Amino acid sequence: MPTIREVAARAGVSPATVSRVMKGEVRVNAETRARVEAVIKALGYAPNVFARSLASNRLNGVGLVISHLGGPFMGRVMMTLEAALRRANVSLLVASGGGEAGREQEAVDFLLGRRCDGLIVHADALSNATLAGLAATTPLVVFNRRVPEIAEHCIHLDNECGGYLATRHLLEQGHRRIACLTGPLKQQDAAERLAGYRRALREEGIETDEHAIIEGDFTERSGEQGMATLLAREAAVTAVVAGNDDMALGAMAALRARRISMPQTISLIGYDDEACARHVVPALTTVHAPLEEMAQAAAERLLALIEGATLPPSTPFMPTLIERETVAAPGG
Amino acid sequence: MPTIREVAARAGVSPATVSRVMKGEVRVNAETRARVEAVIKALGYAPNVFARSLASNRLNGVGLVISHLGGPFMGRVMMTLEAALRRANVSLLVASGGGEAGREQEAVDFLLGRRCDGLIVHADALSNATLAGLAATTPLVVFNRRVPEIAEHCIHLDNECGGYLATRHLLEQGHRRIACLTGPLKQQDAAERLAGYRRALREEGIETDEHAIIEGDFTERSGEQGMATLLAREAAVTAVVAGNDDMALGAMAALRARRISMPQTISLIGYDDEACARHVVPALTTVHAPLEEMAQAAAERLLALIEGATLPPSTPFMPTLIERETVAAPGG
DNA sequence: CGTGTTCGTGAAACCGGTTTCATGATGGTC
DNA sequence: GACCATCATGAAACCGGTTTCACGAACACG
Repeated sequence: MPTIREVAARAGVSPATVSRVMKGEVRVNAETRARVEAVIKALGYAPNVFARSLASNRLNGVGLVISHLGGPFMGRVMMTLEAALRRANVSLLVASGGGEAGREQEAVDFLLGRRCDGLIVHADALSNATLAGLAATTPLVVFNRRVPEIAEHCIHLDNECGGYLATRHLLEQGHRRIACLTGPLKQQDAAERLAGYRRALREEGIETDEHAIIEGDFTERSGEQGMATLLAREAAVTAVVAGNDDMALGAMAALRARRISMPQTISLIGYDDEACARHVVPALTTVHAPLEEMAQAAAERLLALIEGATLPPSTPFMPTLIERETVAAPGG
Repeated sequence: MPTIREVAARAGVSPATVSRVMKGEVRVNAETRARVEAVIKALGYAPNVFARSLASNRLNGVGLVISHLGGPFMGRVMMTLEAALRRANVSLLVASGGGEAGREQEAVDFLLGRRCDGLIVHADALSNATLAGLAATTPLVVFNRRVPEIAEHCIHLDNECGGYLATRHLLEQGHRRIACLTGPLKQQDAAERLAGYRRALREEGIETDEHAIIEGDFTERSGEQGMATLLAREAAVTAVVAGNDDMALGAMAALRARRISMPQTISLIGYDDEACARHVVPALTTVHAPLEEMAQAAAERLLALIEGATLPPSTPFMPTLIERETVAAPGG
């Protein structure tokens, strides 16, 4: 491993000049530069990243905090993030928190202790206040979540629109009695999706039946239970919008168990477009988030923040409806 | 950010002593240690990782090279890896290669350029020779793949056993005409699974019908096509073992399209136990790999290798059969 | 031709740890 | 009491870059 001083010696210049050449500074004589570059090439010199980090106080790396590494979309997100960052020659450190506030905080601290230049946080358990505090001390991008205090640090999906799209689609098929199986309403995304559902009904002049709104917790089981509750009611429903695909899957199981045909008797829409949604039978109509675009935006925003830029808040990303086989006209 | 010299000054000792206290060396007077520790605590001193890395020439971090970050199990694997490494206070850098040899090599080089202390490689495209070469220069663990030249660096699944288990299970149900939809046979795992299939049949004294072995490429589409080919044959088959779950899913689609009942007319077994396998209807019987255990072993092995240990080759990990709903007795 | 810029470069300080080596103190042995 | 081993500690070198500052040369201007 040649050092900068060896290169300097061979090229007959000082280490300072080599350093200048390495970072492509302008204030170097073309001839000198050529000479130095030749030596660099000949020796296969590559700067020691530790020394560089120490001197410049920059890791050239960012941290990614993820609650649920095992979750259904993290792969898609990480893939894009990693590619975008590597293009900028920035490395990606990953730490997971398992959805518990304590462990997520540990993950943040770990990454900060590694002197990451910035953080991308995709976490449920960390509070808004914590995140806002974090944003004050380090370049930060919050992924898939809107923290009002630090809107300019957030990359998020328009969940209200997603809920609206799903409900609207059912409405357009002629459904009038539409239930909603929501996620935990203390969670922002679940609440927003529900708001979109309400708006769609309202626009159509349909009074929402509050008993047709059942709060679950985004798990398959809660979807199954919610659907069971729905089916036990007097007032029959012809369509259901689920808080996410997992809940939709649960709902499908409940329907199947009762031999209720889908979409003929009941139509169903999920949310997230997980891999399973395509494979299930009938294939699940669902709401798709442009995760790759969002990840790309997150990477770009973080890099800009690290450079010291101040940016306006990002506009929310728009979900789209993926039509498959679980929706039909009522009584169809 | 206090430095080690400030701590030293306040404690009335030299930086060397503080350094010794920090790393818990024994040769420090208990009283001195207590004094230094008090100051460390009071100042909230944390060593600068850059300086530490520079001086010790150690990143205290390892790199993970992954072909397909978006793949179905990476989440489970990364989760365990990350947890195990963080416990050892080692950070995890991630780089992806997208399944192309060139880009995987770039990922390796990138990580090596970051001076990772070691590498965990989960890659298809890199050749055995490349990996063997890599192992010679840096602590390396190859995940989910067996490279004979460097067996002691590999954590792998006994795919032959998996293929055997699946086939054996069908045999036990009474099937005699069992087809096999394999992955690309130039890939080791696919070939091994097939070998297990053959062994199971052989043990039962059944001559393998070579036309019932159809090579695909692990994609859903190839599973569908393979199944179509099978169904077009004269010689009917009562069961199929698929190279992986994706192919099984394709096969299911082909059966569904032809209204062939499953498992009544044809039984089917997948491999990998992807998330979908549980959700599909009927739920897919499949072969499950202990990925978490494997990831744990990979992390431990890499840390040991970094410490300079020489280890015997790891014994292969054993897959298990997950019985669900796609297998029944023939004609059942 | 004197003065003020600009340019290219080098010397040296600096980043903040780790590690080697030397030193003095202490304690045990004969 | 002399000698040697052990222990605790500090001084200083070292890791390998970056960056500041100074300086000489070249050039522009009046």
